[in-house]
This record gives sequence, C-alpha cells and structure tokens, in this order.
Amino acid sequence: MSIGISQATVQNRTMSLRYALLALLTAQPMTGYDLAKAFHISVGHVWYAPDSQIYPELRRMEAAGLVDGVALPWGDKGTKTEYHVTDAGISEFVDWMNLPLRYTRERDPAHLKAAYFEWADPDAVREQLRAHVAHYEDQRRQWLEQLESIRDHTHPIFAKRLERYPSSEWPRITAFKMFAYEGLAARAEQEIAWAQRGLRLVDELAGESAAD
Amino acid sequence: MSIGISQATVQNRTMSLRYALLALLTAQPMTGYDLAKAFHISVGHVWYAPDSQIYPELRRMEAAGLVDGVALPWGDKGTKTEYHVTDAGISEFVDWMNLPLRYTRERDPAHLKAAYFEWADPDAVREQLRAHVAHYEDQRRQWLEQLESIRDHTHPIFAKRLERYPSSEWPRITAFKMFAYEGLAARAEQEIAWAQRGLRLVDELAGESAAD
DNA sequence: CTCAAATACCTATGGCGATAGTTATGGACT
DNA sequence: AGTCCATAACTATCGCCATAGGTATTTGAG
Repeated sequence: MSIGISQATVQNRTMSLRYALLALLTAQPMTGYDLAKAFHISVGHVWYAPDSQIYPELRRMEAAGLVDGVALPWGDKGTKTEYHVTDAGISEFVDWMNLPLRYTRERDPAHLKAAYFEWADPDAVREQLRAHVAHYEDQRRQWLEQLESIRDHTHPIFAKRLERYPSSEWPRITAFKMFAYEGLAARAEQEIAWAQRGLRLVDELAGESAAD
Repeated sequence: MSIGISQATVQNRTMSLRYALLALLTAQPMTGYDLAKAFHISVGHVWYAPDSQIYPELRRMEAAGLVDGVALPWGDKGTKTEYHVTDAGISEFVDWMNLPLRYTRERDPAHLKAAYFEWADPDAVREQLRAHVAHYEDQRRQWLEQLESIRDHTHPIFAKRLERYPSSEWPRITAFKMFAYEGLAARAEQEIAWAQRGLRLVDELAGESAAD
C-alpha cells in the first residue's frame, strides 16, 4: 500500500474535464463563467470544453464533494455560484495525477482521409493538405505564444498560480508547463512537415501521370 | 458550380465512421461482422470503432441509401446482412473526400497531465512518461508493420482493393496509403522523443532539488 | 455424438460532447 | 427614460462512442 487510492476509482473514461477543472480551481475559486473563460486562455489549449459541459460537470463534482458551491448575489435577485476546491477535490486530483493514463485508440480523420486520397481530385488533395498546414501553423503559433507568456510569467492565470508557491518552486512548475507546450508545438511542426511532404507527393504523382 | 455537392451536406460532426465504412465497402461487399474484423486489421489503425457502433451505423447508412443490405441465410433459420455500396454511397464518399475537413479542438489527456506534473510524485511522473514511450513504441511498430505489408502488397484487404484497379494505378494508391502511415509513424516518434525529453527533465529537476 | 469453446451476429444503456439556444444584468448612447 | 448591446450565467437536445451484454452457429475434442 504505497499510494493512497480513493474509493472512487471507477473512472469510466478519461474524465479529463473534471481534472482540468480541478486544476484550474487549485489556483483560485471561480464561477462557472470564470472557469469557461479561464479554460479558453489556459487549459483550453490542451483540453477544450464548451460552457455547456462545464456547468453540469461542476454540479456533478459538487455532488461528489470535490468542490463547494457558494451562492453569491448577482444583481438584485439573481445568484451565481462560485466554486471552491475541497480537500477531497485536491486529493482526487493528486490521485489522478499519480495514476497512469489509459490511452485511447487512434482516431484521426486527417490521416483516415489521406489513406484514401486516390479518391479525391489532386486539387482537392492539395487544398486539404494546405489547410492542414494552415491549421497546425495556427496551433503552433498559439502554443508558442503560451510558451512565451509562461516563460516570462506574464500568463495571467499561471502567474496567479505561482503566487501560491514559494519562488524556489517556480522553476520546477514552469519547466513542466513549458515541457507540455513544447511537446504540442513539436507535434504541430511534425504535422506541418507531413502535409508538406504530401504536397510534394501530389506534385510528383501529377508529373508522372502527365508524362504517361 | 465546379463540383457536384450532394444535398445531404449537413454533416454535423466528422462522421468519419460512416466514411471509413464506405471506404472499406468500396473494396468488397461485407457483413457487419466482416467489417468489424476488416476494421481492426486495416482502417482500425487510423480510426477505431467497436462492433456496437458499426451495426447501427450500417442501418442508418442503408436508410440513407448509401448501402444496400442483402439478407443471406446463416445457419438453418438465421440470416445475416451483407452490405453493398450503392452509387449514391460512392458519390457521397467521393464528395467527402473532396471536401475539406473540419478540425476539432485539441483534447489531449497526456499533455494536460504533463502541464500539471508538479502535483505528482517524480516516480509517478517517470512511470507515466515511460508508459507514454511504451505506448507510442507499440503504435510505431504496428504502423511500420502496416507500412511494410502495404509496400509489398501482402496486406489482405489492401491487396483486394488493388485488384479492382489497373496496375498502372497501383503506385499512386500505394503511395497515398504509405504517406498516411508514415505520418502516423513520424508522430509516434515525436511522442517518444517528447516523453524521453520529459524523463531527462525529471532527472534534472531531481538533481537540483537534491543539491539544495 | 454430445458438449464446450470459439466464432459470428447483433442490441441496450448511459455518459460525454457539440450546437444552439435562453434568461438576466450593467452600461452606453440618445 | 428607453432601447441597444455586451457580458454573465445557465439549459436543452441530439448524436457519437464505449462498456457490456445477448443469442445463434460452427468446430473439434473426447
């Protein structure tokens, strides 16, 4: 019995939304709306979720005792709910962080299509490969931006998080976050290179059939 | 109006299961069971789907006129349904092949966790990174195997598919398929390299804090 | 020749996710 | 004072996907 394991280890799927929310809430208490916003400028780059999933998940998490919902007045008669992580929430998060991931099977529309490109017009293939390049160039740019703002601690939510730690811990925390984003940037570069190889391939094949 | 577009361009999500099935059925008519098997040794490497999705999707596709279901006797009283692509099915598939993809937002549990690795024990981090390496080494191996069997035309389903084309077309078809799998193999290598960088990072950080 | 195991075929249920809403508040401009 | 519009908070619906079954047929071992 080396590591304490919570009883709720059922964990059907990855359930990553839950842990992404917990991760954000360890920085500071937030309302559902704040979380949705924070998502988009932070974890959202690594795990996207729309509001419509965040609100119900927060309620489920409250039912599970992972967060406390505090009703705050909003306007004259309305209320909004601000969520605070509980100790149980922290411990669930730490458990998840220490448990290995379950890898899910590959499911990649872009490569699926590529495997059947002989069915498409060469021009349509080119267009799709160029779109692939454009998409991952955009991703790459975003990730590099994140990387910069993490490196120099101008990232608002990340800065907030660091405040809760002694500055001796900062390099460690910063290093891991940069590591994650570097991996994503490298992946984007790989995808760009792949699509560009594809563009050359289409040209070659067009050349050959023209030479027939 | 350069490209004929079918009226059913609603296409909520990627709907890739449908097109993966059509792709397989363009090689030969099959039953749901055959398709499930074919899936695992062919498209399955690029788009996984369990039987429980394949059967209902086939029925939906039949309702949409993309495939014809032919009831064949199975045993004494049973029947099984063999599906054949219709012309409408082919044209739907070609349309999809010619249309650009809609890219979905990033959602990656491994990188999500990596961004918060400061919450986990260094040993747990190492274990997870090693699992990441192992997982992608396995994937890489599988993809390289596919690549080989496509290159030398020993892949059973792929060989069947080639039979329907004049041999002058073979290089083109083979090239695209190899291109797709090469991309996946390259991605796997990228992931392996990333996780190994992570392992070095954990060692460095452990060294620093030990030196404190 | 019969029984178990493997193969073939198919279904049910429930969670997660995406799109698209709805209702409420605070300010800005006229 | 009224009406826009942006912000904030939250809900509904529907399709995909995964886990987990369930029933029929063939094979083959004893």
